[in-house]
Amino acid sequence: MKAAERQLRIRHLIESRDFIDLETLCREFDASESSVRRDLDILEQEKALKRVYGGAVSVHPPQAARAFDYAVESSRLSDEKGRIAQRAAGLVEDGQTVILDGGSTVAAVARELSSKSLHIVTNSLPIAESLESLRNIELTLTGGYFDPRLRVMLGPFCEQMLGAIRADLLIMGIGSISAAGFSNNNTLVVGSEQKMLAVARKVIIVADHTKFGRGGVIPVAPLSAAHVVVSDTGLASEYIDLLRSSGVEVLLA
Amino acid sequence: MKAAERQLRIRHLIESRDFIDLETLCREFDASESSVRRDLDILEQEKALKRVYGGAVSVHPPQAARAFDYAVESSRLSDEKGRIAQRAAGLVEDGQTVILDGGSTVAAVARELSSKSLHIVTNSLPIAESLESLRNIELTLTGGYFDPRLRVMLGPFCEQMLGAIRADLLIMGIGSISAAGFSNNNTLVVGSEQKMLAVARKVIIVADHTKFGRGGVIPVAPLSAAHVVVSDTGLASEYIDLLRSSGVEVLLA
DNA sequence: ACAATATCATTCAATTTCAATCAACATCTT
DNA sequence: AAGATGTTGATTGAAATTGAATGATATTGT
Repeated sequence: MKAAERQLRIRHLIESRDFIDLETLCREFDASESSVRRDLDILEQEKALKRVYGGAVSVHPPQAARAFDYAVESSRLSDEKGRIAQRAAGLVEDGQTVILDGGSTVAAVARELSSKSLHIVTNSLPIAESLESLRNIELTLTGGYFDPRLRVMLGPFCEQMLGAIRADLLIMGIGSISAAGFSNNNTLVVGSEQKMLAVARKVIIVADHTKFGRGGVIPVAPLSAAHVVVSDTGLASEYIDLLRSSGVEVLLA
Repeated sequence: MKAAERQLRIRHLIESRDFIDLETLCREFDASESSVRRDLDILEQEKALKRVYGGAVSVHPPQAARAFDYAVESSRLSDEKGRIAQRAAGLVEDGQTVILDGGSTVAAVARELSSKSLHIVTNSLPIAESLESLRNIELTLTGGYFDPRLRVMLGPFCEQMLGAIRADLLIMGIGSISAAGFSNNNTLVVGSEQKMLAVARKVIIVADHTKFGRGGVIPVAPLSAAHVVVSDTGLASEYIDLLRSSGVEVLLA
């Protein structure tokens, strides 16, 4: 991809997002760090954005005006969850209707989706908060009883609403995975997750390797309910084989 | 997550919440206490918030959520809103199921309810955020299409969910009040509000005096739909008489 | 008032990001 | 075709950020 095209697209991305990190840009354009840095330098000279440690911020932060004179920044993210999230987000295509359930891994996926044009349905308040200001994402919440600990909406109203929709894709976290299938520890959560599974055409499960082997209290679904499982490289081959023999595609990030 | 992004999102969160505790922020961003503290330091220098023991508070103390339809309020009006909110909150009794619709005046009422034991049903994200951590309040959200400007859930799913419940009390803000009744400017909002009116046994309307006399585009309900209207002392006696002759109790704060 | 608990500011090693440099490659010119 | 020019991606040491640990300070409950 040519520099001019990259810069044009960065301009566009920064419009719909208040912040972009360098790593995301490199991945998005399949370009080297150096090239993206040069692009950001140029765009900053053109006053199209402001460079900060770790990426760049919009020059017109919607509400948060007059702030970035001191802006100094950084971060680290790339733990297993981040890598899993990136891998899973790569499976999502523009224009799809995607259900996201609660859980921190799925929340990480949500953050990776911010550059796509999607219709998102979720019962998670943190995910809603992280997506609500993105103009390229249409957001629908399930409603229901609000669990203050998990910060998700659950219960009959949530399930009824889920039952009334159809989605192209479900991205779900899970409490535990064993030969017996997927399981979880919270009755209400299980109810919602089963509804989500029922109305989604394709199911992606995100779960780091620590979720495997331990048995959850309440079964959610058999392994074959998933089409894709995204995990990390620490996953024992025993479980990889188990999943594949159930017809599940396994991706390791 | 990069520091710049965290800080942007903290700015965003503090607008709707008045207070955020450190632990919530750490969990939300999957960042260490140290990092969040540094973020708060920077944001305080930038006057975006004020650090307090245990977290941070908004720099505009009683700044409610953004307005429902009409954005900017003078400080005098805000003061009136606070008094209206206190008066309205005084009408709520422990143990009731209360529907709160969106809008800045209702959000102010929500904050006054924090010491009561209630079941709250709302379609407003700012209200949900301000009540979610209170242990004495059971919170249910309506679900539905999320309107990013008003930060409320609306549409068919919202109305269907409202249709399935019964509430002791509805506290509702309104765009405008005239002899013709209550009205508003947003079709989806009106649909939800009519559902709320249908399922609540008692209806309290909160509206400062500027809402009177101007005609909204879309009618919501006749004046007689309300049981109580709480307004401020600037309300012309003409409207007080009008409401009372429709069988509405009028309280001025 | 006191002890128990929670939060805070500071420090430091590990990690991440940065800017500068350079060789390889592509594109354009003559 | 050869040379000039500009772009790219990798490398490197420097600078900045992060998370954990520590002791100090503030708040809470009795």
